[in-house]
Amino acid sequence: MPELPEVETVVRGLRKTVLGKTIRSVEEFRPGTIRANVPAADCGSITDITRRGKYILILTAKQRKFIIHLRMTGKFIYDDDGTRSSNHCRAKIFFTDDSALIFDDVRTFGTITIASSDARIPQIDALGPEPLSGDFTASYLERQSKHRRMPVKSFLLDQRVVAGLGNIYAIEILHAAGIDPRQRTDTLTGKQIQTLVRHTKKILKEAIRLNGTTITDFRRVDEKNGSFQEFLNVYQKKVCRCGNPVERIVIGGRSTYFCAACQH
DNA sequence: ATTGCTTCCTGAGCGC
DNA sequence: TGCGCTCAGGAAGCAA
Repeated sequence: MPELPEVETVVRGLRKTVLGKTIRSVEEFRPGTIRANVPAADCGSITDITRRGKYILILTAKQRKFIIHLRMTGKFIYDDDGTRSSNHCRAKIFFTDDSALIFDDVRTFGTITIASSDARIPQIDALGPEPLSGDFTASYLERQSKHRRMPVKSFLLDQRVVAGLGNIYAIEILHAAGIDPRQRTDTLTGKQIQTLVRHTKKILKEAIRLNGTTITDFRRVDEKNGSFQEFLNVYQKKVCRCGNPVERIVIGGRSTYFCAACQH
């Protein structure tokens, strides 16, 4: 579910609530949620909370790291006295001050991996550059695009190309850039690539500023909603701002919205 | 090597 | 009210 701006919002919420707390224990309520390569107890205190693509990384004092992927419906709920429950609690991290962090996930795709802090995580090593970093440039994207024949929408969703985009932002970025989502990646012009990079950064920055997009499942750690959904131009829309109809097609099995008048 | 189809699972919303 | 159908923000695994 959550894409880069939503994950970034969660990370900022976690920093405010649990950074510095000492982990007492970790409990799993649905088998398969936690993948632990090291004992989950005795992690020590949380020293840092960061993000890479859509992954949340929690580092602890005793050389452990938690790698969390929320997938479609995962969310963290802060429980200040350890007694709160939630409808779909899959795992819970308990702290020594009796507070806890609930990992709630309706569709059960989300995972928490617990590993030694120096362990290599293949999924993270495979990620492309952060879209808001200096590594994500038009020349980089042009190199990547030249030998790809898939539709540009699928290209943007490939986490090895750029880390953190999902269905909603890929759709909105292509609309802002005026590019048809079906266009073959290797036919993108230098100018289109530049436009794509510029709008990717602009839209992601704005979405982060607005605490992400809340359609159905996404909530911040503080349980407030994001507000970027108020600024979506084509995702799940019927009419474009230009007055022409928004079309819905399927690319790579995912709903794709675009305006044929604005995107070609 | 690259692409695209299927699958994991639960719930909401819709038409009948 | 209830049934059956479609859809959902992700990505691994597999076959072609």
